[in-house]
Amino acid sequence: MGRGKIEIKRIENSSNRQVTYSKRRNGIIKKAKEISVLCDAQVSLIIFASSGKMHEYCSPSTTLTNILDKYHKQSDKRLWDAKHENLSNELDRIKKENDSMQIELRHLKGEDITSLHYKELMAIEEALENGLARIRDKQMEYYNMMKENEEMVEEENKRLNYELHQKLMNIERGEMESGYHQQQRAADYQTTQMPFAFRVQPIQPNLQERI
Amino acid sequence: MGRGKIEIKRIENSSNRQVTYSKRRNGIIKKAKEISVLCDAQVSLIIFASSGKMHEYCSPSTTLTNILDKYHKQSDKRLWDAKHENLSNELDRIKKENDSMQIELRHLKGEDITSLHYKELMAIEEALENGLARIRDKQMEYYNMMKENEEMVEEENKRLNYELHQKLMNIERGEMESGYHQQQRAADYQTTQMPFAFRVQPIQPNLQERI
DNA sequence: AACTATTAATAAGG
DNA sequence: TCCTTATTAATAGTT
Repeated sequence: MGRGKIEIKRIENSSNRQVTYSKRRNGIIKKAKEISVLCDAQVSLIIFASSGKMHEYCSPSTTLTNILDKYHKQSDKRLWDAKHENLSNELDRIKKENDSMQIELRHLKGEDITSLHYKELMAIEEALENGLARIRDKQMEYYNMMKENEEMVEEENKRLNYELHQKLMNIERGEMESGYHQQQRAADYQTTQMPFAFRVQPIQPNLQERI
Repeated sequence: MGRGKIEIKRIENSSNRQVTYSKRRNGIIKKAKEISVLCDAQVSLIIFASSGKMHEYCSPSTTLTNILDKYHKQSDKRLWDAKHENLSNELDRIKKENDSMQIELRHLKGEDITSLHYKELMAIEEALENGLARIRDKQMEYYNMMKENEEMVEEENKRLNYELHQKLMNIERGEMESGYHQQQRAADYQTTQMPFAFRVQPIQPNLQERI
């Protein structure tokens, strides 16, 4: 219907396409209005141009929500809100997961065990024993770290005592010889001669935070 | 466009309305197809006849879900997915709950405890010890029930032995006296004279199922 | 955006 | 529902 017949295939000329879109969009929306008035129909029409711009029509007697609800009820393809459905399913799944975890937790805490069979009790007991063993291993690790740390602090103490002693000696000698060469020599000794083990080394740098 | 012009208002004649509906429905769906092909448009068209029967069209390049998602993004009216949002929020909430339970479970099983502080380890240890204590209480309960049951079975055994012995005695005596009165008397004795404790009494009727 | 020749849709009837 | 056809409506190409 126009100056010539056209094939129904994508209009390649972009501005022609745009013009035709605009005309036909008005046409189809007019048709939608007409059918809804003439025939008491409820119509929802949503059109996106390739530009992404949207136009919609919805019969005045209803709402999109309403139409989608009805759609959902009638359509076997319950896609309408695949997301909704998916969410709903996921929610159910996770709720179940939640429930079973809750039960497991309660059992591990020794709650709600009245109806358990003997074998189930044994399994829980075993799980608890395993957990306890692992926790205690970890505690032992901490204990060893603390002990190591303590030993280190003790050695550090010794070293400081030693150094202090040296300094006092130097001062005493300095008072006799009235020179500062001895002090220099002591400092040299500290960094060059002192046994490696005496240097401060953080073995577990973050230990303090965790205890 | 027809044999005569018609006013755009509800067609009162029901069968005319039905016919017009059917024709125009086809027409509008054809238009929808055409615009989507000619102009690269995405169209969703849903029509409900007054009878309640539904027809729909959706561009082949997309889905209703997709179109509704885009609709939702462009339209300020975010009406129909209050439900959706609620679900979404609940899902998030439950997922968080799930995660924390999962962590708690792992900790109780002694997993993923590398980064725990000493105090946290202590708390877990305590929880495990409490759980273990309760589980073992319950096991002890079962043990006692089993023991009780065993004792009962033993008593029952005794009773049966006693009864058997009596019957044998009766038969021996009966062979001598050739009468059945003695048997009757023995049966009387069983229900009237036998100590109460000898009767069979299920103390834990469901015990067998649970062990 | 308006015009208009032409095609497409469809109202009425069977 | 489908077919036919006279008539109106939509619109393609042009201005």
